[in-house]
Amino acid sequence: MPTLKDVAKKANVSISTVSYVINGSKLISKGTREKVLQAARDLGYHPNGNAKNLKKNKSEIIGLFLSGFKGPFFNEMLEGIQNEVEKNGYEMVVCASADMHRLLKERYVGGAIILNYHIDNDLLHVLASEKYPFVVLDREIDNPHIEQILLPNKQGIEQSVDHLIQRGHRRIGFIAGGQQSFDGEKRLEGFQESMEQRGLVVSPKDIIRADFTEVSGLLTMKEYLKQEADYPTAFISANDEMAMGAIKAVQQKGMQVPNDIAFVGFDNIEIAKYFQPALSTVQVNQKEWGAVAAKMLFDKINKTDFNKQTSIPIEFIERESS
Amino acid sequence: MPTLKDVAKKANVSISTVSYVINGSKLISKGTREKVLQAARDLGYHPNGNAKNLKKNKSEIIGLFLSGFKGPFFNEMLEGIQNEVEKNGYEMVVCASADMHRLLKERYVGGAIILNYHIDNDLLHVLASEKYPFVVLDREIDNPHIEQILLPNKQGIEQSVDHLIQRGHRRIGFIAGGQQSFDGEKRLEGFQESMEQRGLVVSPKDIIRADFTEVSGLLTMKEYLKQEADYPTAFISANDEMAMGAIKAVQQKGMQVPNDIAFVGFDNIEIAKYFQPALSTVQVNQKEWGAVAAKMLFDKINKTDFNKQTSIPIEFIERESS
DNA sequence: ATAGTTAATTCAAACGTTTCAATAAACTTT
DNA sequence: AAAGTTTATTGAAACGTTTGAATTAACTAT
Repeated sequence: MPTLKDVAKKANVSISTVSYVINGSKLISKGTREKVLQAARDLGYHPNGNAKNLKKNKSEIIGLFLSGFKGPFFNEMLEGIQNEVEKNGYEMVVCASADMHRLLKERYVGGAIILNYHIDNDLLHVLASEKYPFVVLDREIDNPHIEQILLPNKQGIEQSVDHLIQRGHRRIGFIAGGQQSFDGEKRLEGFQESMEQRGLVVSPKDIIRADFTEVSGLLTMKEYLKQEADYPTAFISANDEMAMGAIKAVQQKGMQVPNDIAFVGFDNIEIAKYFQPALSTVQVNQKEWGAVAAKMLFDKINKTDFNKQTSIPIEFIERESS
Repeated sequence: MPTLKDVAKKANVSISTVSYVINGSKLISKGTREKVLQAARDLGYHPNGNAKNLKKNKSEIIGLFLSGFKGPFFNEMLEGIQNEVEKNGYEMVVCASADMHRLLKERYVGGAIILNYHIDNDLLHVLASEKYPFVVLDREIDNPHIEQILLPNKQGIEQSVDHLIQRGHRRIGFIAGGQQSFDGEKRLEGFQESMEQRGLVVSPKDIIRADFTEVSGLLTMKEYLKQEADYPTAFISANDEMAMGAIKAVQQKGMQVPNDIAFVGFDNIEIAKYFQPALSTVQVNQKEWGAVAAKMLFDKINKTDFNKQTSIPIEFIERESS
């Protein structure tokens, strides 16, 4: 790989001159500029990003750290982030490793958006600094260099509860996901609080736990239907995948959705509307979610302070399953 | 951010000693090792990846460059790659920029898998080298440092054609995508060749062009149905999204799928089986696709030569739409 | 002609690592 | 106790950039 040095030799100028040309300084005369650019082109020169970053002590790449690549859930959020990133002349990389997090630790990126429960708060506290800010999407953390964006989980569940109550449901169950998910637990809390506020009791055995996957929803619900004699007339699920799995379990038992049991999901993933029956759910505006996260991150990076918005629009969507 | 120097000072040893400790050299005595590690921990030291890469002239990150993040299409492929990458102790980053490709040019990664039509062959030829190998998934390119993996597009289409013929169809149309897609064009060619080989004529006007999105499929088919008086009894689409769009157009016109017109897609995206009617399609084993790509890349990086497999399993899946 | 100014170019140090070569310290041999 | 060997530690250069300061060249104004 040709370096500045090679280009310099070929163009018969100093390394600094080449550097200035490459970076578009206008101190350089037109003649030299041309000469250098030509040499660079001839050699197929491209700057070495690692050297650049090392010297400048910054990286114009921002990292998005996810727990995994499963599911169509994040595609829209990615778009929201990508747009902002491009506006700022940065690049975005998406990374989903479970253990090493080398990219984060070794500071290849200039900042990060984190939606990855494998990365713990301690690590974030150690790494975050004025020059290395983060935005976290799935947790609460108290650090001056880390911004958090919380989803309106409770409002979403509240709307679902109200919808079901209005439909005449009084005994409502809840399908929770794994406890490591911050958002998931907020949804569960939101459910319990909403029910209580509306004077409805929720029996502990109507709260069942799966792990956010469709298959876990199916299996857990199957188990539940086996044990219990009487069921709630409706379930709210902490996400759409589990709701879909649970619905299949109910149908396999020969019961009707929504007639025998109604279901409401959360997230409004893409297949939700194609599912049979089409799934009622709470839509989170994911593109906006991503955009807000990115804007906040750039505020930290650039030490500006324009974007204080932290609420993400949600909307209850009524379909056939409830 | 603390550096080796800071740790060295704190532990009262030289920088080299710290470096050796951090990298687990066994030349260092137990006592010093402990002392150094303690100091590193106290300071919250993490190595600087840019400095490391610069010095070692290599990066243990591999990059996956996509044209965009749209669609659930790649999730499985990502998994296939990620698995291999982890086996090799590397990290993977996914990147989908349309213009700069800085990550690729500036060599943040130690190798790349490319499925991005925004990146042109010229750039790849300039960048690729013994130390910087690529695997391309969506094109043919002749370069000793670039490996290519071609999808069995033609076989897939052939199976679709045979299926439709067996079902009694004789006049079959084709919905092509944008011409920039290598795989898309191969599918079109495969269609034309298969039809010809089987002695069936395909009229140019039964080949319509959209751009791979669902909405383009819908609009183009709508237009087609307006102009023509008589239609093929079946269409093969270069991907599932366009097939779904086209089916909607047909249904909106009051016709039945598959009775009036049958459809076969390609890719077997996740929603294909939930669609109404469930979509017949050609499944590409994407996880394997990703795994093979990653294996080949590591072969190049490690200069081993074990994985010569380049064929990706496909399978025709018959559902309700045909 | 000389000093003063501006424009163009170069020098050299630094960023945080790695690693070869050199040194120092601690043991073995004789 | 001298020479040799092993073990542990350090010195210093290098990777490819950037950038403030220094230098040189080319003009302007006196």
